[in-house]
Amino acid sequence: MIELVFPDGSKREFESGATGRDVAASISKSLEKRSVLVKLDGALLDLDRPLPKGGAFELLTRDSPAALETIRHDASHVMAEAVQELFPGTQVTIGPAIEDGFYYDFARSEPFSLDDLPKIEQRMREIVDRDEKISREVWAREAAIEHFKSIGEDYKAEIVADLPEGDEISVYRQGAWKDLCLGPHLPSTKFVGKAFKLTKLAGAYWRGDHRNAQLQRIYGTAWASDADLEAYLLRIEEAEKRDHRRIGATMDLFHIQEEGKGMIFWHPKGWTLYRTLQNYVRRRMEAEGYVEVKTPQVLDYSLWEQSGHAQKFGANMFVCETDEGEKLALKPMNCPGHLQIFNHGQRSYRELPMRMAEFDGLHRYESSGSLHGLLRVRGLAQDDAHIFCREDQIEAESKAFVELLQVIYRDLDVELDSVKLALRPDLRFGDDEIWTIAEDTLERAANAAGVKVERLENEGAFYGPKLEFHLRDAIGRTWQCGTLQLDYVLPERMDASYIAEDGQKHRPVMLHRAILGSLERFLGVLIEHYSGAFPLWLAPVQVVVATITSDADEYALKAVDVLRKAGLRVESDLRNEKINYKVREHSLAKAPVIAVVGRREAELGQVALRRFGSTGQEVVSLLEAANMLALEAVPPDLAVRATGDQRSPHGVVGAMEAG
RNA sequence: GCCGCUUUAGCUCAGCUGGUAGAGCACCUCAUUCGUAAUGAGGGGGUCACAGGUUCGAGUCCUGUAAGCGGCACCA
Repeated sequence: MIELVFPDGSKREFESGATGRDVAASISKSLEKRSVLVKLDGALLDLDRPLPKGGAFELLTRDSPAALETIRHDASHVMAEAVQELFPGTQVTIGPAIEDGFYYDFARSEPFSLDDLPKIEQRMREIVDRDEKISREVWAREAAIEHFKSIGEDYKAEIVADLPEGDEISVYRQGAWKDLCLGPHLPSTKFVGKAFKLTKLAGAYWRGDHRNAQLQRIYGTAWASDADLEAYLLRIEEAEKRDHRRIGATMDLFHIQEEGKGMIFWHPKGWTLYRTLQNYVRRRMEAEGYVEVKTPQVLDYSLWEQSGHAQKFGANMFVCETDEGEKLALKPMNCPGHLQIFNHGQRSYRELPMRMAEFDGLHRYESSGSLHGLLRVRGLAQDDAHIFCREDQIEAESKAFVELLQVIYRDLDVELDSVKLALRPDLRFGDDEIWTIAEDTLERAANAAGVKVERLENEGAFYGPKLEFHLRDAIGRTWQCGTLQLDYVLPERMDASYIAEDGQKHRPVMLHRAILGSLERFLGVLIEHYSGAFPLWLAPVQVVVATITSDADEYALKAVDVLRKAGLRVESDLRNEKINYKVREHSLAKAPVIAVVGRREAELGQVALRRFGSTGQEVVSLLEAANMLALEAVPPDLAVRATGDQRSPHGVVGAMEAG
């Protein structure tokens, strides 16, 4: 007998060997009909699988949020069956559920074309209509390998062969079709429903390794209802409208052209945005005791060999040779440069921790296929800094960093998607004992700052583990922005030292850290996050002074002048157009404030302010507007001082500096 | 780098089975001076990504190259 505990807390005993369906049937016929899965002690099981033990028990219907992942997984199987019916000879490999949908990787010599997708969808709908029963079988390992080999499914045979000894080999039969799969699955194909759509074709390597064969991946999305599917498609469409590349073009922020792929041409407005953000972070860092430096763009290749970057990333560096036979490289990062400054002269323990920052441009030869708007580029700048410190300072410095990062992300209104702790990679310097200490220290510091981390095996840098801070773009892709990397190796390789209390030379530890990461990437995410409607302090153009008739031209120019002198970024629109036209145009351009002036305002020395997103007007005197808007436009790090009591004289000056 | 797709005016896109290029917006000119989301008329603008090929004839068909897009791999 097994004892099941139901969600309402009641308990009942069942014969061992009872299935979820038996339990459902014992409660009511309709519940049996509606149930699709079982949740036992948190794990999902097939409805028709004998319950292996007692425990917390729940029957899931198709509408249950927990069933959605299984609907998607089953959709991938239905797709695989459809593909094998339509394209005999295609091998199946793996096909999991993913966020918002599913994919399946196929091996086939002939490529799929986009025209195939509707045909596959059609066949999928037929398979759903056939209502094929899905059942689980457990096979012997050798028999499974033999079977899959005999039907030409070499990839499946390989998967079986690689399953750990002792694992059950489960095969799911779905009508006449079958697939090796861990499960669970729905009782039959009709439960998959028809709220799915195949969305894209892609290449993907077998087992994620580029040395392996390339498979063809078909992606799809699947939902419990048509309404959910439509809502999802609409969400994607909306998200595409805020794509930073599109907004970058319409707001005239930047462009990229053929001759400089992966390189950004920042236009005046985009560069204003860039500088505003950069100045903000710079101030935040200065307030935390960072000092800023500037190191050379081009350095001798031998320095990169000494640092170890040449060995690991040489293929990704821009290298040139001079007529005199020197081999030089464009810097892909600042750390070796910073070590040169640290090493210049003798350092004392009294100088530690030394927090050395730099915003200079970096160049990395990223593979052509990885380039992506502002989010992955070849020419970039980081809010980069290296903290040289003693081992006993690592934790406090790391914690302070994570706290600073949280302050900055809060000011910028971005939300962290996840924080990952990337652990030792195969290719690495340094011994394992140090790696263990380093990994644990980072995790402790992050936890101390109130951040939960997700451990990622094998993803660390070659010189140390790292904390990665991931942000999410408009359509749900995540991008690493902030990073904190602990490094015992580079100080060793570059022979950095300081004199400690004991009068002896000691090796400092180095923390590589960035909060925005690449300014380019961060701006890409930020543009999408705000959909171009930046808060006043960040907006490239903060106020547009628009005239109603040419009578007000002279006054409008005076208003522009007054607002600019208050530190605001102002443009004028004196064109011979109707005010409706101007309001529409600047609203579409997401100008935070439109200051309308007509004959009335000119006579009374006023402006009529219209805020983005509102249709109301606020008529105030020009001076009042200048003071009020200047105060509102103060960057968040200066706002406390500007509105606060003491040390406030820098408030408004700060706002001007940010312009 | 790999797989698939795309590339026509500044932008968004139309152009059927090959017959010598079109719209809207933007831009320029003129008229209009109009109080909070598009005033009207006129005008200029294209080596149809680039290089080959097939053809009497190529934006259209074929091949190659480049860039872009979607993934994969990579990401100090």
